[in-house]
Amino acid sequence: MFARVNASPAYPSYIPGGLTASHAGFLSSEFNYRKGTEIYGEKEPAEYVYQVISGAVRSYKLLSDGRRQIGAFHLVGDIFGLENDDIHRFTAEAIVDTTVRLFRRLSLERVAHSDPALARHLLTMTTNNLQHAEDHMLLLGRKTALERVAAFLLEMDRRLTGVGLVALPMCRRDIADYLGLTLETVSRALSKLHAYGALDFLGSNQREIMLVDRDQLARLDT
Amino acid sequence: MFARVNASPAYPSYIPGGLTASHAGFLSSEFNYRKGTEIYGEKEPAEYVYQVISGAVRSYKLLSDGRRQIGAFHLVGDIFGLENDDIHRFTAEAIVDTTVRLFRRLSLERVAHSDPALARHLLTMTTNNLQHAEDHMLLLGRKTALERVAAFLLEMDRRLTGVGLVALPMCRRDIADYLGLTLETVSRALSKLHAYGALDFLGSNQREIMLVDRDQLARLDT
DNA sequence: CGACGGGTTGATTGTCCTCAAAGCCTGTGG
DNA sequence: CCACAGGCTTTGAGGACAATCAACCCGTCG
Repeated sequence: MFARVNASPAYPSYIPGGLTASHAGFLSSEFNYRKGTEIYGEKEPAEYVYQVISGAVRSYKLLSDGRRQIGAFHLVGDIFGLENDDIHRFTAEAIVDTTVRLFRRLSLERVAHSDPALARHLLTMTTNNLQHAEDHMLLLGRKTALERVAAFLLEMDRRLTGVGLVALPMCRRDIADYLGLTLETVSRALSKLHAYGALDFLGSNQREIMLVDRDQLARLDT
Repeated sequence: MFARVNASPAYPSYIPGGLTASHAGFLSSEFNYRKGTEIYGEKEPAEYVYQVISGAVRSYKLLSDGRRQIGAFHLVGDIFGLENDDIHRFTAEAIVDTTVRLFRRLSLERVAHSDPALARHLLTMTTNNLQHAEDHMLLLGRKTALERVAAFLLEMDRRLTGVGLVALPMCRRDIADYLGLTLETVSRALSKLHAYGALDFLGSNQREIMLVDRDQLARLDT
């Protein structure tokens, strides 16, 4: 069932920003990945562009000794794997069981060639990625552990629901590798924020977090 | 003499990648900035795109308490200040006395609208910025001080001359704010690399550095 | 039940930061 | 021509924050 191509759906597949895949004339298909499986590897040819239909994905780079930096998490609706050269610059893995829609990169480029709206849209997505990376450099280079974790929670809240109730799909180690910390430091920071009354833990696992005092978190985020 | 617009030059102004400003039909002018002066500020409207003719520029973000993260150094030939939305996301300052060529952003966009080659070229530049930011996230999140400094020297060598003789335009504090370190840690790392025999200092100031053992530096860079 | 993955917490270590002092070079002004 | 101030860099001493090492808890699943 998993990691198998499904038939192209009849309904239009929306790319955020108002374009539809069917309108633009692509074929698209869906694919399922089990938790922990690789979607593509760093330096592999970039044949497809992906959109998360359900689940969540991490994009990361590795150093030769195994140190890992996660550059981004991709949540429902997000496009990822868009490269302007032919090679993926990250490894992408499903964090949980995940369904993605695939677009053939060459088709996208072909259509974008004659469709300025799509071309502009692709540029906008690249620009958004750039902006995220720029902000993340500031976090990684200059923020304390507590500030990083607070910023992370606010980012996830904004991107998941925005209502102050965050159901994290990723484990502490993933968060740590995203924030340039260790999992213990992330855990300690969360405990400290809990002690401060900035958040509460809800579920039986510790991944459902209620942001009780977002102002306090925002103040920490500087 | 400084900070004054000069007449548009008669010779074609090359944008790296083979386009010429005159061919594309832009007006361009040159501007001089003294060492330490601001070229544009974060969140200012992005009216111009810039190319370094001589000198060097730092692009940075600040936290409210003054912590600074330099996202990139712009060296001779580099284009900077290219934004796809209307707002600059960094502050740009001349590191030394610097001459830049200005292109009106709106003209670029207008021309790009009917010139696919230019449009593709602008996208390539944005992609290069993205790639640099992605690599820098790995450095900031996961590399040690020594590895960061080694990587920095190799980057500067590659971008300045590639011959192993690096004349740094920036001070230790700038390097530190680029690498997410303090200036003392940068200085200590350079001393250590010197003791290891990986580099030599040449000039009377400590900014001319000979990369004696690039393999050793590359090994540190992981 | 028992193994395992995930999470928290404690003790200790280590890397890098902070604070401080001193050296060097440049430029300036007497 | 020399004295001196200021910017930049190096180096040292001590401290702090996050990493490491380790123990333990909890829930899930075979």
